[in-house]
Amino acid sequence: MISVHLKKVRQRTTISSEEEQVIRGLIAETRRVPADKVLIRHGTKIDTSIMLLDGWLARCKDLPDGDRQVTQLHVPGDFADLHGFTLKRLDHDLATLSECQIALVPHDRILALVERFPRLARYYWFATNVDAAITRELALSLGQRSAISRMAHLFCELMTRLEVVDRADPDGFGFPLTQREIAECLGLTVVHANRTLQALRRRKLIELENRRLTILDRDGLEEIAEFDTDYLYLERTSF
Amino acid sequence: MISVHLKKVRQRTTISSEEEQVIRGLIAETRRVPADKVLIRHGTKIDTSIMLLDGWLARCKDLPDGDRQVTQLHVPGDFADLHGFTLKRLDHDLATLSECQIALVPHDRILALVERFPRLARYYWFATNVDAAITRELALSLGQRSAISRMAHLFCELMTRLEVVDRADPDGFGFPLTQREIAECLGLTVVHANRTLQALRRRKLIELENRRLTILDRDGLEEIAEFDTDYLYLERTSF
DNA sequence: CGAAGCATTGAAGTGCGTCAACAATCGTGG
DNA sequence: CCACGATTGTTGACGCACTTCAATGCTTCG
Repeated sequence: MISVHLKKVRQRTTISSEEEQVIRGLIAETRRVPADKVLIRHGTKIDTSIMLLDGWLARCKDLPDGDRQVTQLHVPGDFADLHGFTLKRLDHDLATLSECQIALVPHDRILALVERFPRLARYYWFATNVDAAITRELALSLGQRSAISRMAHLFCELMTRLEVVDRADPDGFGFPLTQREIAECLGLTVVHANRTLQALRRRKLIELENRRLTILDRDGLEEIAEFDTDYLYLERTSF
Repeated sequence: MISVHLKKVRQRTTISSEEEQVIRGLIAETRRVPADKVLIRHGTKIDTSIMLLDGWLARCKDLPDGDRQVTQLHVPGDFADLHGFTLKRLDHDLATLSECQIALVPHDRILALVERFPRLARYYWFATNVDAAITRELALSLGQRSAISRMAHLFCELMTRLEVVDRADPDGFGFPLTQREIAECLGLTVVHANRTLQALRRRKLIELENRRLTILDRDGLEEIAEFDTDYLYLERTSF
């Protein structure tokens, strides 16, 4: 199951079989976790990071009044809180949105890896920087785009990221989030997220039923989203 | 002038004199740049990163229709595009908001540093991860907070970050941004940014004149901002 | 089968945007 | 040193995207 992570790494760079073995060796344990569990609470000291092998994870930030912002959705292959390796605690919760298969990666193994394999160290540094770029794009969405454009952008991004790890179908992907959770990703209320979804349906851009998102008109969706993959840094590099 | 960067590093960890020398050796050149210049255009291949020694820099993301979001403001001591070391191009522009003193750091020097000093490598990885945490907090602001709370939050954050590098006065700091630029940081229009500023003034929380921000009631400002420094990771670590 | 969560719809309210005018300040050249 | 245009800040009137509140049906699952 770690192959989904290796696929993501190989999308960006070529790795030797020795490097592959070291990456495989990161995993101390895999675990199946039900939906709607907080895996890591913000502020808690951590000595382990989580790699997502299957399912949907979210980084959530809560406000005192109960409002919540999802600052990142994770797809399989993502090292969900690799930044916790240097930060030692998180400024957000990490929560499951569906049943998930996760891998636990002790920080001392990451430490050993980055000391022995500087090239992989730079790849993983790169990976956290791409995460940050995705968050910047979210800030752009939240600050400047309309609700419909924001939602279209989210769907375009997820489609692209899932394609990288071969978890998308040609015309869509399984998408188990509730409308409340979608709203929390987009800085909208549930009611308006619902109306915005319907606007996208009415325009024959997407369909969403039975926890599956179907993209009916990808070009149209990307146009309304002003979607451009630049910020995902999909090109290959040597590191 | 690089001492402002060393101050920021020393805030988080203790460095040996050898390490200090290596950090000083990063700088190939320092340069004075006028206000309102784009130092790095998004998408351009880069082999040098920029450290801010004095003045104000911003990371800007533009949309086709001319709308713009500032995703980060930089204060002296910040390694403004350290993430460019791994990304090799930026997904945003890097622009001066005032006259600035900057230092140019060639990527091959960063490479040499991280290979020889793994502990400093982890510090700089940490630094880019704190940057990302600041962007997450911005996403929370843009997605969930009201205009007045967002603006208060920005001022609280800048005060705190400037204090770390000793560039704040006890009751405020020099703040040369125009209201248009403030609006671009907060995802607001200029008109509403102006009215929001006046609301903060009316509540006797701040004053802003002659390019200087005075904080009249810090507790009050932090309360309206729901400000908590956790996400800035100010505590010391060993790395 | 019943309860709880989820999706949907309508009606009314509001925070922020848009448009437009004008005042204040700044920078520059004469 | 003043004149002048350009930029920045301020204000008012109006509009709209999104929120709020509330009700209703639809799933899902114990």
